[in-house]
Amino acid sequence: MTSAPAQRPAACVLGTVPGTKFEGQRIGIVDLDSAGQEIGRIDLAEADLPEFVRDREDRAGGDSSGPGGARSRWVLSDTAKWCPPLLAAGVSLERCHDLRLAHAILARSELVTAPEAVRAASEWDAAPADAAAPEQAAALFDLDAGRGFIPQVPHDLVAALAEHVRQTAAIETASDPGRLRLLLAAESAGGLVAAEMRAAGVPWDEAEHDRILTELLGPRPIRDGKPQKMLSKAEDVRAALEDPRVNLDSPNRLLASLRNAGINVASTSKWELQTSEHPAVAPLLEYKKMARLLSANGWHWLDEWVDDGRYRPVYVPGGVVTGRWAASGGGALQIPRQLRPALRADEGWRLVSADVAQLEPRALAAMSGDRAMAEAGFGRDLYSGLVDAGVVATRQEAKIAVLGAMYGSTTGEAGALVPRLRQNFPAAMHLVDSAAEAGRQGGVVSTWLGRTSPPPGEGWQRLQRAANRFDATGADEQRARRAAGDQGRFTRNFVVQGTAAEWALAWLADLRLRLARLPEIEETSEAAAPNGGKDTSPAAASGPVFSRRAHLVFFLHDEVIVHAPTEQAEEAAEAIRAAAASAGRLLFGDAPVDFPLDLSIGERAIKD
DNA sequence: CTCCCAGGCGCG
DNA sequence: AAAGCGCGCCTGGGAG
Repeated sequence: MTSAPAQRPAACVLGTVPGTKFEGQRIGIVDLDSAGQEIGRIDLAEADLPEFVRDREDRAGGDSSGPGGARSRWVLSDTAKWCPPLLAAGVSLERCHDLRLAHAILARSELVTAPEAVRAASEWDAAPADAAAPEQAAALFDLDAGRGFIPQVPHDLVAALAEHVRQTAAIETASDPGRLRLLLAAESAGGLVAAEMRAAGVPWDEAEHDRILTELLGPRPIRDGKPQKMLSKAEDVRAALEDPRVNLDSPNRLLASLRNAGINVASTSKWELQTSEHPAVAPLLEYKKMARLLSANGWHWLDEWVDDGRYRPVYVPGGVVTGRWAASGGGALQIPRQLRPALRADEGWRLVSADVAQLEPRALAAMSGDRAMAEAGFGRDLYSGLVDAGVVATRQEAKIAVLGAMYGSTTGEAGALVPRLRQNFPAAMHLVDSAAEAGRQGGVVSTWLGRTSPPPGEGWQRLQRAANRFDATGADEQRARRAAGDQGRFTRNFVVQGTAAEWALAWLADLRLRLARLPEIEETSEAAAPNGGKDTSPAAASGPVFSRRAHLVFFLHDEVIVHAPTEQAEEAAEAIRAAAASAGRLLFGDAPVDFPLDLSIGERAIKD
């Protein structure tokens, strides 16, 4: 069946091949050399794939960074499809090229000078971010056996080979193939990380979660009623409003009741309520907070998303046009700070948490080559650096000014402060101002590594045309100007958010490999003998690949959490730091920008 | 009944 | 009804 290739293949393309009725699904693997020429072809039963992959990855062995030591890059349709069964069988891929994720980038990138062939292969367009019409979305996705979406791209070998040829050609003729290769490698590694984090799960202390809910809301109600503390808080609000029957969960009715009580607000939103001194406001805000906690992360959520001491959200790499990840179940991107104490390491393990301070402005300083801005943030809090440099008076002002610059604020305090940044950091501000101007004109912009923004839609174009007609009304012009401004703020932010996302992906990718090189720990004593060798330790819930080694469990834009055996926690922390330094060099070379981390090791993942 | 939208709020 | 970007999720309530 399998024969060792004469030379180590540079790439192995993986895909399904037709088998006979009785064989079940078969898998084909085509080995390619570095020139893309076929040097071997193998065909095996689906059930034999994990062993085959393990054998290949093991045989390459050792340090893969040295010459001749590189493991092959697996080329596959979609990490979300191929990885889960491999991980369940105890096998992970070191490197891959995810054709679906790569397609989404290449079909749009400004760096690609000959995009026609890739763009024409529309069967590869089913990325979540590109699901054009909502009515088609249901048909574009399969709800897999577990949870989460497997986009409907072709998974067969013939289609994978053809798409790989198209992508390779597009990359080779790109204006800067190196950057694009870096981006695609990072994006694909992100696909692997997402699949692996889902397999491992976040260690979650269900008892602590329940304790937090009970403390804040009262004991869990039988059936679907509201907990007692919430009911009594609601009574306080109704009493203060002198409206004993009002339904606080209905914004319309609540608004009417508030106005009857003489509270002059236009909506029931928090920021507006805060302006009122009325005695109903304080308990109402508390009630809203309780209601939010109950509906978003209450007992129902716990039942649905946490199992066996593991929280397994569905990540969607590349799900945001800027390159950030999205989530499609479980709310991985919105775990409230209130519940942070529920993230808890297994017995004998630690959580190593790290986040980057002010990632986006640092990415901006690096990509624009703004030495003054880089200097302001070097080795310290960037906002305090702005105060020290005399750009603004307080840290709070610095934050408002910097966010305002990246988001395109023109009014209020931010609007007043941004001109000072323009004066002090001309290179950085020129970069974002140019991006905004391109967007206002209807153009596209690209991140540092070449991810390109989507052009404005047909509706936007129509508004602009309407405003340019001879009979355009003032309202037409106002609408068009507003839409142009919106698009400008989008492209302004795109280059910064997208480049920050690239740094974060490079960080993740490098960290993942460093952690995978750590040795497996010895079996813990309880897990060793009694059960005939079967692993019964809590860490077994992380699955065969991760139960004995530090591994990533959480990622959120500029933050990672690693679950590590206690004796490996320091090494894991060092890996996180080394990966951050490495990501900075990989993207920005010797630019004088650093990406300092706030890092902590503990039983729980507590952020202040 | 289902579908869709807006309001509101959690995260970066 | 935030000013000022990017998301996902839950709820109520109207449309079909």
